[in-house]
Amino acid sequence: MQTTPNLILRHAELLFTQFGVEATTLRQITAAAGVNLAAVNYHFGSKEALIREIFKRRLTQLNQERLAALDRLEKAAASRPVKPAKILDAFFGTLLRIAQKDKQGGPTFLKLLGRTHTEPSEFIRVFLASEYEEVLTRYKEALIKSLPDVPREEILWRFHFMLGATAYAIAGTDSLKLLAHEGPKETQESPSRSKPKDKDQESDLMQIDRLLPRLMNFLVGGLRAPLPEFNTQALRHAQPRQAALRISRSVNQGRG
Amino acid sequence: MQTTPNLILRHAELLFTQFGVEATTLRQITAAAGVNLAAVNYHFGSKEALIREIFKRRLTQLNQERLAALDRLEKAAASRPVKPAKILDAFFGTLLRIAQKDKQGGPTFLKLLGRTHTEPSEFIRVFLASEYEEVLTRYKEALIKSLPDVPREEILWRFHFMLGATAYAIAGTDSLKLLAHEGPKETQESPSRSKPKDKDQESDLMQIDRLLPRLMNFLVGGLRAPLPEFNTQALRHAQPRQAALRISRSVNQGRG
DNA sequence: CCCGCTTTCAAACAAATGTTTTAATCGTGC
DNA sequence: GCACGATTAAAACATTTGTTTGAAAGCGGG
Repeated sequence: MQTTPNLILRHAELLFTQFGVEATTLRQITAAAGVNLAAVNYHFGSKEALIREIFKRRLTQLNQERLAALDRLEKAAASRPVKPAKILDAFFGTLLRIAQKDKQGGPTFLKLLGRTHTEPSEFIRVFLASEYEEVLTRYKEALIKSLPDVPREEILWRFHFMLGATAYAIAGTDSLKLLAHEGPKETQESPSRSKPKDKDQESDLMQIDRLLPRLMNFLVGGLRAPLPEFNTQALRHAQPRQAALRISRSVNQGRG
Repeated sequence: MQTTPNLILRHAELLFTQFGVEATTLRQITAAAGVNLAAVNYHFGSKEALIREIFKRRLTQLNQERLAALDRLEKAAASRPVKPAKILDAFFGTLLRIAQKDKQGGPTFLKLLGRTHTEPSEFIRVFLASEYEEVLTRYKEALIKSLPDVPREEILWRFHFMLGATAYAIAGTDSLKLLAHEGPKETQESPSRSKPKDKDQESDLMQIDRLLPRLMNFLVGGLRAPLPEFNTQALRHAQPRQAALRISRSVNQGRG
């Protein structure tokens, strides 16, 4: 039998994903879970604590697996730099694989997490920051070591871009519908052999095994892209001048 | 002298950026603008209409410039395919350059827009979808023509990834602080020659001229990345089999 | 001056939010 | 059987939200 707190957690996660954390009311949650309104405050103390609880459960597991994956990579490499693609897979791949594993709520939380990165609420941001601190530090260091001739600042930016691409891909459905009216369906060239669909609520994200390689190639491509020239010039010839501006224009408009 | 509706628009945009559209109250807005609470409903009709107005103003201008930029590219190319990098610059570069131009509220709206892409509110999403429809269709077509040997579906996904990376980069400060404790400051190797700071509220995004080339190289790198092999194989040898799974694993873990 | 229209203002409105309260109910160990 | 702690239940709580109201103020033209 389902205990009341668990019912709350499960349905809260679902509704948060659907309507956003802030916009979801306790009455929605308790109604969906079939429990009394006061149950949330009784079992968790407050809505804020409930939110924290939901994110904590998933995030600590996720980030610990991420740290473990990085540990394994670095151990295997034995003081040699780890290949960037492997680092990216340890970070982003772990995320998607975890979500894929527990069909029960996995993709749901994935979507929630992607959405939350831009959540405006104050306490959520500081909470996420503390929750992410260690793993981000470790991975930043790993990437910097892995790409010794790429300026540190550039790596941080690209890490940032990659987080964005992933969060977006994950937050998924909405903006994705916005992008492609035909939606991400089976490849048109091979309409045969469609997977047996779970009746789960996330049919889009169920194709994580397709998403991951796509995302991975994109991320690696972006990470290994040639440097913007103001960066390489500033470093290699040590003459910053107006290099930034000049190159910026050349990239922007082809020919100024 | 500033008219009341303009005061409202300006401060609403600012607060929306700071606290999110949903979380910002009319009382905050009217207090900041120094006008009466009822002024919003009097001049705009409702909060929803105010939101729509704010996005409409900026978005129609942005997307029209985007369409014009694409027109120019296609005219210049004269039925030859346009280079992908130029298309990306017409889409994403136009966005950043517009924001850079009017220092007054430009970066503010940029941040707001980036954040809004994941906004859960129903009517905002459908509004944005209609507002983006034409420009997205045009650019999708252009990209597909520009990359004839990349499967259509793959292009759509990568476009999606790029949107995410950009939105994230733009939404900026929060998650960026989360990523880099040292923040995106002047390059450590050349601490001299720091720009004179406007006292504007966006010191981070003021360095758009730095952000754009960075973002551009990343996006182009991602867009032109090698295809995930289940895609190339399925197309070139027409034997889909379990290619997806096999490759997926090989990318994920190096060796299964 | 004073009329008509637009705009501002303070106050109040109903609806909805998270939380608290108080009593009823359940489940166990004595 | 019963008393006691934990849980559930219904109701009310104080706030806050967007919106509406009705009167006051501003203002331009006859």
